[in-house]
Amino acid sequence: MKTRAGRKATAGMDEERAERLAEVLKGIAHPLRLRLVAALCKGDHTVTDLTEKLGVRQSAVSQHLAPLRLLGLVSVDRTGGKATYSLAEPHLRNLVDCLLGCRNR
Amino acid sequence: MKTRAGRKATAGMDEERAERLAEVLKGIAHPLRLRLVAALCKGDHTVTDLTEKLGVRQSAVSQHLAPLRLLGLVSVDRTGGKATYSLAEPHLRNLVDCLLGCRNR
DNA sequence: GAGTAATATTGCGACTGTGCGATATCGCGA
DNA sequence: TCGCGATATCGCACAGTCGCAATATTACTC
Repeated sequence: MKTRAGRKATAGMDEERAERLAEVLKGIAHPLRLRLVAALCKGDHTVTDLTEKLGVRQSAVSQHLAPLRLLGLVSVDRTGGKATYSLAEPHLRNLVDCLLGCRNR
Repeated sequence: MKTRAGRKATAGMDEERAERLAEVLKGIAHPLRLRLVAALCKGDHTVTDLTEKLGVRQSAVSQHLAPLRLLGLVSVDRTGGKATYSLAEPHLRNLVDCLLGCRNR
């Protein structure tokens, strides 16, 4: 069975792929970063928004947004004094939905 | 909009939830562990199977299966001298499918 | 019971992630 | 230009993770 376009896909997990995916997973494998991503799934937010919404220090928010930015998972628009973050990787939405769909966790 | 049973669910990511989910993510956020999980998604395997299939040292396989076991993501059946591992958390299948569905990564 | 294949665990050095407070930088309005 | 709100970065101390090699443990087979 060849790996073609629209399949169950549970086939191709070669080492290279695993490495790239693991990086993304490591990126969101942190409570705060996960909450940041989940929040951004629901819409764009400024840093202040996120800080208030999640009830954590501003430096923590910035600090954890940075790796997400570097991974290309979120993007930032710095027009007008504020930094507005948005989800840059649409697949994350599926992933988060998938996680939230996990009952018992 | 209230969070009710069968929904888009992109709603409830409170801190507690994030913490538990992040633990699972950290569990699989490693190239080898991800490949182990992906392999187990396709069926049960012994440690030797996995060692050969993935081309890594036996101690590494055991070492990385351990945390997956502790997290309850995989389970082991030690009947008959061999240790046969299988996927214990069915949701992982969705997750892996979701990851493999990510084009461009 | 000895030998052996299969699996798990340990010790260690190197490296990485984390929280936190302090501080630096940026951009706007007065 | 000054001041200020908004955001990013730094330095540190601490804890956790990784790879690796060695070794321990277990459970068959004879």
